[in-house]
Amino acid sequence: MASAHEQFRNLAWKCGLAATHQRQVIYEAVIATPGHHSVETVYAEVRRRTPSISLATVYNNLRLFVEHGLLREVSPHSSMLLVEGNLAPHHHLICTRCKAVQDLEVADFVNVKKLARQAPRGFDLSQPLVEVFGLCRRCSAKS
Amino acid sequence: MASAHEQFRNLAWKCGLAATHQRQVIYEAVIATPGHHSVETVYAEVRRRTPSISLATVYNNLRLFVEHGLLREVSPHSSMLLVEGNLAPHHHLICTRCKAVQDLEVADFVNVKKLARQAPRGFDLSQPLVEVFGLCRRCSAKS
DNA sequence: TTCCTGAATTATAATGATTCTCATCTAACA
DNA sequence: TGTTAGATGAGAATCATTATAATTCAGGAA
Ligand SMILES: [Mn+2]
Ligand SMILES: [Mn+2]
Ligand SMILES: [Zn+2]
Ligand SMILES: [Zn+2]
Repeated sequence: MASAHEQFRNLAWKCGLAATHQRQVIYEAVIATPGHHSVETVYAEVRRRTPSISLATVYNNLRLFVEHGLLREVSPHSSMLLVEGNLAPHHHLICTRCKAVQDLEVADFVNVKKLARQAPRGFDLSQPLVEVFGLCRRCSAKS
Repeated sequence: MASAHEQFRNLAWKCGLAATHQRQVIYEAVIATPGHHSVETVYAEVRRRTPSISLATVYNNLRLFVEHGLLREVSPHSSMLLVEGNLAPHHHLICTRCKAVQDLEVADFVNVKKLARQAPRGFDLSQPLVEVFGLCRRCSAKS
């Protein structure tokens, strides 16, 4: 099997990205540990190996890796506060590119019983609200 | 039926909130139009009736209304970038209070066929990713 | 109605995550 | 090895949101 170093060089080559030392270290910092990583934790980890790295480089490359499908962004929402007056339980459809939000009035695509069974013990799902991510018509037409 | 003014005074009284003119106008700006409202649009609308209102008051009261259940926050997730290396399709369980994210490996609580039928035409759901909101064990124990 | 008091509002400063700028550096290729 | 487009680092800038603190007001008592 190839070394982690070689694996990353391969991936970078496939994406047309220069395989810099910084990218190598950032990528490995995320891949090394399962779970969800904040920029803060990645930056802290990466600085142990490359103390001179810039925070901007971490941001730039995490975004780049997400764009190229090497990493996944956990919650690809708009980061700004949105509010609504419709209190009737309903779900949302969110475009991962333009962050547009549409209502999904009908909810029968969710099997609440199965969901409750799969959730960890103690997690309160008495009013489970669901968001589904995809690409809106306009964005999927572009790509 | 009571006037919109009286309706709001009733709701505010039930929550123990002072029924100020600003709160009245903010609440009505959201309620008047169906759909999802950003702070920017609420602020613009509200200033037409009350030009002296402060942006901080809009933020404060939108948060307050959400806390008291008069309004709903559309995507109650952490606003900071989170990234993961696990590219295998899987879903997430998010705590609306502390914003913790957990994986939901099994996905059979989603009926993809029904979902596709209910989504608007042209919406790309070829890899639908789902987030379910609830209260994690720790947070639901507190409340 | 008038007065009182704690809460609400306002203007503005502060915060904090993220992005931008640009001078310097380097990976990739010939 | 030399060239160069693209990457990096340091710090400034941005922008949404929150904190501060002085002023005003809602709501209850007299
Ligand atoms: Mn909605
Ligand atoms: Mn995950
Ligand atoms: Zn879109
Ligand atoms: Zn929680």
